[in-house]
Amino acid sequence: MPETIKNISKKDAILKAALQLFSHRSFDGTTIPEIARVANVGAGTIYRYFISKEDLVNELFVRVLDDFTEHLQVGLHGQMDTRTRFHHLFNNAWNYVMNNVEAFLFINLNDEATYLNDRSRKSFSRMWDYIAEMVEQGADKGELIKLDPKFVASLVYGPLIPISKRFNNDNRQASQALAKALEEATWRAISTD
Amino acid sequence: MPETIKNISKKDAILKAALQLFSHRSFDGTTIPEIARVANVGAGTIYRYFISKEDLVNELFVRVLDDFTEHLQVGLHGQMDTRTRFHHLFNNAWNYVMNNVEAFLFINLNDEATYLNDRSRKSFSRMWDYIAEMVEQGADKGELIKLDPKFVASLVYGPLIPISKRFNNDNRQASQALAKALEEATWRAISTD
Amino acid sequence: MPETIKNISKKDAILKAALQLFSHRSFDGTTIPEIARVANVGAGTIYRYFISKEDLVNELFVRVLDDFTEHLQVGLHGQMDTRTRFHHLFNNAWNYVMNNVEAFLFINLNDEATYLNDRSRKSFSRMWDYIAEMVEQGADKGELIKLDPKFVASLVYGPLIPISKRFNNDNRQASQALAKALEEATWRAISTD
Amino acid sequence: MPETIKNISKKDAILKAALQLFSHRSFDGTTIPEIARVANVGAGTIYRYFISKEDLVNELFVRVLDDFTEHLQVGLHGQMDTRTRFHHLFNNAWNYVMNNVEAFLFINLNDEATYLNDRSRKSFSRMWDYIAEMVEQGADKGELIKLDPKFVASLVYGPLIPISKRFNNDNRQASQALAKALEEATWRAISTD
DNA sequence: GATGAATGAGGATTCATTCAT
DNA sequence: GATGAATGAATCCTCATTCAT
Repeated sequence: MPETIKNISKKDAILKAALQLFSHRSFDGTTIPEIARVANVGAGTIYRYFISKEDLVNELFVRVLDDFTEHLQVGLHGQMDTRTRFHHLFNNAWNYVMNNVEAFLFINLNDEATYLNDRSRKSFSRMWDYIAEMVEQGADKGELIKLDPKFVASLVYGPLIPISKRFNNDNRQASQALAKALEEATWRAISTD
Repeated sequence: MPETIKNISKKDAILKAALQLFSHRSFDGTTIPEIARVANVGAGTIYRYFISKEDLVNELFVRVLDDFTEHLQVGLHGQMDTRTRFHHLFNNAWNYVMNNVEAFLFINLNDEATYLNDRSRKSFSRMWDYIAEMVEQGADKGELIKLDPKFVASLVYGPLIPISKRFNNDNRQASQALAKALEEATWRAISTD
Repeated sequence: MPETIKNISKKDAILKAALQLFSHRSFDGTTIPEIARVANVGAGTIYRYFISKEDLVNELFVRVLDDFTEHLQVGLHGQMDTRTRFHHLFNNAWNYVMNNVEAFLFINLNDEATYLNDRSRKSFSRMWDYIAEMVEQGADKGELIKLDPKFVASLVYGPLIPISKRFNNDNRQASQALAKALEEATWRAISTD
Repeated sequence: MPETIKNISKKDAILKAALQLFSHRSFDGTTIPEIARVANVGAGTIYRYFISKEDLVNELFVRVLDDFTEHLQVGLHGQMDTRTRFHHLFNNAWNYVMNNVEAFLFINLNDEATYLNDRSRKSFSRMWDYIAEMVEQGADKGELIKLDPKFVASLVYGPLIPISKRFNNDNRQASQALAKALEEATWRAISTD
């Protein structure tokens, strides 16, 4: 097998197709044959990699969340001052959302779903806790407002939801300008400046 | 028939049950018999009031959105200064969300759904446009930041999404304190003060 | 109630509507609400006159068959010679079919149906026996061919089936000419001339 | 898989079961699970071969009609004299009806049905036109009566309908005698001898 | 390993029948 | 008597899952 498009493993192709479909028609609105068709595999093949449809959505959820959480942390160190850390965190989130709109839609469509298992819920909490933790440390230093950290995190995370739904990052430059404006607005919202 | 809980018309009972179920299990994850059971009607009865399941979700969506949009406008007048108008708008939104968590979840779970018809989309746009319009007028007076108004609206609307998912308004007093804190944070985010 | 269109009893209106619908969409393809609508009565009203849908189709079948059988006998006497009796019988059948196409279609669509009860089957047999009997008497006199009388009756009755389906008696005169031609052809088929 | 009864393809088994059931209980009176049970397949399997129940009845109708029409033509050539051609045509029809009673019932139960599509109607017309054409050529030579050819065709085709319903070809010899008698009677009806 | 035909449980929807008004 | 809203059993059809190839 050459190292081209072909060597995307079938499992990855399935996960990719599932992400695309789940993010637009929801879990229950997407069928296994549809996923198989988009992934270019037989329907039965999906069951070679996943025990069930629920297993598939959970594995996908964990992958997406862990990937997102990892992205959030890129370039952050404990020694940075609060504003700088926020800058990195916010930009990491923004860039992830812009480059993985479907993944972000998928997260927000499913984060409360009944079919998520413990592992999925834990992955979601980890992401959320990570943001909250950063907020908390800033609050401890008196640089961020003192409220339930998850509440403050909502001020950072929340605006990205409608934005991910309604803004297409056609224009890279505009996107960077918007990113900067949003970062500043968010900082004003949560900082004690 | 006593004039109490009993004489809620069947149609309203169905819509209420549908809202409850759709907001927790999504449209495709909810079955008609389930809705019928929760609404305390026969499954066939649903089809006396709605042509199809899609028709039901659309009528529900329009009702919820129009209700929400109406709530947003309570007490606002053109003569108010921008800060006061924002205060009312924000509090109207907050109170609606706290008192109608399922409705708000339902909106955010379905606003991009493929089964929404034109009428539903229009109702959603109307709500969104209303917020954007208020933002625009504030920007014209130089009191709110000058960005795409829908982008700014995301700063107001967006945080309510994770909050509606993760905070239960058990404590009325706490809720009021949070509302005030969030209002101020949001104002800092979008104002040019 | 004036003696106009109004005093068609509801029962008759129901039977009329049922005949019209059953003859075009079959028993199982016709719904009670449809019959009610065509008959201009409430669906529940049908159950005031008929125990069930099966009861309705059976009562209709008996009425139609008995009416048809009666029509066949108009003007026939035992003293007539075979040719004359045949002439009357044939013309009675022809006229009935032309004036009651739906009734005749209804008969031929249902004569073997599993939902017919004994009374209905008996009414059908009576009609068929009547034709067969006439054939038998002609055969006894040596004027008609000697075969199983029901077989011979098929030569008389059978051609009317495709004719009822495919010829509309728009043209009364043409119809009379066809009637005469068909009568003669049928006579040649079954007579020993 | 042995090359016997087993390797009748599932599609054929479904068509066979459908023919059997449709000819006795009509299209609307037959359920998909019933067909599946008789065909010895799962209900869902039917939808692998047919888009819908209507699609099934139409494909069956076309197959039956085309098969019948083909049978009618066996052994006929243009050079034959009219009587000989009639002999073949009639016997082909008779044999088809006796050996495929259900198919013939099915035709006559459905030829005017609202659920038939254009292709089905065309197949039916083709059969009917074929008989009419033979009649017309005989009429042109002055050997058959001069009437609307479809009307004359009714004299040939029509008697087979009640016969197919009421005579079982238990007795092969009797059947042949009846065939001969019916052929002669029909010939007398339509010829100018 | 990969496939997709086959399955039947389950879903949306219809409709014969009932019954309160 | 007449109605039609209400019902839930039954229908068509879909789809997650299995398994023979």
